[in-house]
Amino acid sequence: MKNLKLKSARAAMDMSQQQLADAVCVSRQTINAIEKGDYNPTINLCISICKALGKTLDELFWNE
Amino acid sequence: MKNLKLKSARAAMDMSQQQLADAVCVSRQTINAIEKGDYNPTINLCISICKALGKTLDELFWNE
DNA sequence: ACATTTTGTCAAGTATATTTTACATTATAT
DNA sequence: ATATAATGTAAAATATACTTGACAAAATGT
Repeated sequence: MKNLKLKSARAAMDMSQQQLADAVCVSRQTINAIEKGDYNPTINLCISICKALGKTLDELFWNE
Repeated sequence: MKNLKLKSARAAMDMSQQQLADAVCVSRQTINAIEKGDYNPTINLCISICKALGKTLDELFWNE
């Protein structure tokens, strides 16, 4: 399932997938795949993404 | 760094590493390594662990 | 309409999470 | 003191997260 919370948090920071990828030191394809929802990132990457976007794990990666 | 929040949440449920491993379908060594803190589990495994222990991601895997 | 940036996607390779087997140590109970 | 359960740790194999390079489609700006 798509991660729309991530997508909208990124939009709120006015960052492209590429900019977020650079900020957390992964490839753009990795960010794209996470937003698209077809895979399973590591917790350290999730934490880096949260910090780059000013959110917590529960806000971006916890459902219900 | 060790994950003591995980270790104590597991203790609070009176589960062994083996029992938690079975509950989330991984090996005991994987649980042990996560508690010991020397690696980087996937977010789906973290979420499974949280659900098995009645906690959220922020409660078990977010620092500060 | 054109140029440029952003996003979606694919295939092949590399890095690393996780498993399996195995053994030693520490705790708990009888 | 002895048995049993629980934990710590290690090496080799397997599964999968992530990269690199590349191309097309969609969005945005002029």
